[in-house]
Amino acid sequence: MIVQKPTTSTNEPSATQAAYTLLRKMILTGELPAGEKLKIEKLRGILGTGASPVREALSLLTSDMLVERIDQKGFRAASASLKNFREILSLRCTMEDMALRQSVERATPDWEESLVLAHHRMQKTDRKENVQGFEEAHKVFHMQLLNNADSPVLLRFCSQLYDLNIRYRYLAAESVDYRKRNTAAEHRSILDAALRGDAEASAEALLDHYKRTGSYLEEALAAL
Amino acid sequence: MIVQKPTTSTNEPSATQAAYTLLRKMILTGELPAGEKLKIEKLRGILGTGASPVREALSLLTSDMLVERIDQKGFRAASASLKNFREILSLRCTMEDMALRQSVERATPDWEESLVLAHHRMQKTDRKENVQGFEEAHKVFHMQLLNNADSPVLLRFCSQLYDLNIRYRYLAAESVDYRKRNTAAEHRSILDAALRGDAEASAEALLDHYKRTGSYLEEALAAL
DNA sequence: GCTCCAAATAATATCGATTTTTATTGACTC
DNA sequence: GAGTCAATAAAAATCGATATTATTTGGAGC
Repeated sequence: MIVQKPTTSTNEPSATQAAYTLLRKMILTGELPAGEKLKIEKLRGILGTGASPVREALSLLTSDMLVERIDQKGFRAASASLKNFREILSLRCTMEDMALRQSVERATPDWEESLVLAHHRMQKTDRKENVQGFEEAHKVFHMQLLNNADSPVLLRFCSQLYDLNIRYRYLAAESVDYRKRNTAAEHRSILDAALRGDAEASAEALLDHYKRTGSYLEEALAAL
Repeated sequence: MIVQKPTTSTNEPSATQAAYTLLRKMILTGELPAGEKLKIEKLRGILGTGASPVREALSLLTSDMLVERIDQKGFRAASASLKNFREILSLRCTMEDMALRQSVERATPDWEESLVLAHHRMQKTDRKENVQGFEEAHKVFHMQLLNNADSPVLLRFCSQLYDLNIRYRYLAAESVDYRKRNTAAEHRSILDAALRGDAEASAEALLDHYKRTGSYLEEALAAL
């Protein structure tokens, strides 16, 4: 028998967890620029916490390839380059292709419903008004597409690569003109193919979506 | 001629680094069994260091998926299961296939020489006399095969998956009888194909090697 | 016997201070 | 000037102690 715990205690995350979440966001959005030295004392100030949680959060962020650690020389935000961007894009294409096919082939009503829901929420969020919110909903939708694949390690890789890619989206944010594109239609066609259980078509639509975005970003990132 | 890095013995590694290396080995070899709770105090005793380096090393090990961290409930060695083993094997096959093809297609004399060298060193090490040494040489050989692929993130994934797989090799160590196999011949045919620049044949030989090993281990791991 | 709750215990997480290492500066030599 | 080296400054790494949180234990009531 399952007994629900009272959970009276405040569910505040630990200082490490809070630091991890905030630093992660700061790196993804570019508030902490790629390649920047991450000094413990400075971050201590920003986060209002001791050195231990900061160090531990930074160590955890190396898992995500968002922070590089050099023994006895501290931490720095992972560097960005056009080459890295291309590698990420290429790997995403092969790995998400794999994951999406598995996911669609194992379709269940529950999964389909959660997918429709994620899509709806993303649709409802206006990118211009609320970039942060849109980016979150966008990630949820894309990960939900893959989520039905029974392969935790693969999904972890995909999630990591997604985040690494997002950083480049923020990097290129100013110069990219999203108005020229119809991403909504692209998302719709991925969703439709997935919902009718067509793994081949959904994978094709997904990769097309990524490659289009890739070309778009490529211009903006040429400076790197 | 390729010269191995002389390991810069002038400066000893930090306590964190030392803890990381040792804990990593202990988890890979099963000295710290899969799923086991990793108590800071206990590890402090083993490593003869403070709590901070231990915590930091454990945080770094989550990068490698060798340690799981649950906020405010500490760390534990990553759990092992037959399902996980199969997933690792499957992912390795697709990702190393990709990496090896890239690597072979970009072949250079330097790379070929380093490959021959890595193979020779592995050959020279007797598995029965020196398991630890053989495992190291074996990893160097396999990673060297892929090393010429110009894709750092892919190589990182392959290295991670390799280590996760090694753990299962140690788990199954007692019950598997390697005498029934001729892994030397398999390694040789991968090497030969790679050296003559035949990406297709080398990839095929590599995957065959992994699948054979997989079938072997599968029996031994049935208990999981 | 079973559940619920509170005290006691054990472990994690965090802090502040100290030690160790790296980076920088500036005088000195060639 | 360029290079070397010691002294200084800055930062990272580590320690020991404390605060916080989870887990266990031991009744009291039903």
